[in-house]
Amino acid sequence: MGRSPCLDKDGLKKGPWTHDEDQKLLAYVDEHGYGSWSDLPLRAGLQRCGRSCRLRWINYLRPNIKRGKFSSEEERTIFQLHALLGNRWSIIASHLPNRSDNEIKNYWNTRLKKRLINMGIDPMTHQPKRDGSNYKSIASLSHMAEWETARLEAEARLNTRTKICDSTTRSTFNNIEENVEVGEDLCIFEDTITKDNDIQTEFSIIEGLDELFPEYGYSQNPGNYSSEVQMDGCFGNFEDNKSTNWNNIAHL
DNA sequence: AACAAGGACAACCGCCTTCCG
DNA sequence: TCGGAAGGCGGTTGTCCTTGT
Repeated sequence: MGRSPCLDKDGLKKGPWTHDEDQKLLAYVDEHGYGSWSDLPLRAGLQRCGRSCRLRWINYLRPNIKRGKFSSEEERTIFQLHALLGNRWSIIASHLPNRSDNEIKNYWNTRLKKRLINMGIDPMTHQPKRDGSNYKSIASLSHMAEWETARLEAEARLNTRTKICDSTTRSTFNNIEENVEVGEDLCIFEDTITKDNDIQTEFSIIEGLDELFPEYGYSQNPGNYSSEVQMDGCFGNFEDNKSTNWNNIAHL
């Protein structure tokens, strides 16, 4: 499957990886570890660019990589996180142990998105479609759709929270929310939260993550969440990082 | 059996961010 | 502080596979 092998202008091979290439990459990483991807092809004897090696390793060769059919639990997680975060596949992948962001992205685009569409739900906003013209206008304004997604999620979280929060936590939330109308200050979805200093908005995202994954203690590490690099590249399993020393999360 | 259309998915590309001298 | 290199991410492409006619 995939593309026919070919050589680019620099003589580097492109297209599908062969078994031999996989073995070379595996053997090299096994002996030297990964990192410095730009140097790796030369050292490993591969006629590939570093980026191609990195992609191959991350998506198919790294240890414990999970492939194949997604469980219903995994699907539910993807739905929930996509509603909350949008197309932030790397972050979504970090909550699906040993799944790659590329695989999740493909799965979403080829199956889950279509499933929502067939159910009459807009995959962008995760809400039931209105009439066709309305839908088109929303789709054409992606930032509006994202804003709406965020607003709906905030509403959902508000509803959920009233059921699940203990009194201490709830009072903390309420103190903040008294000053934040639902959907307010969600302009950050037009950009990344790392560029936005709106603490209230960031807090609302963290709340959503906290509800989905209370064991990770996002709300106890809000500052760290805002630093995406600490989440990005943290492959697969946060189980090992439950103690939430986020600064020590290793990434490639 | 032959063909067409759509699905599935590996891999590439461009852009952005981060790092480092 | 600046600029180039490298890393990382999400969008998109290209080709094989599957299904329908």
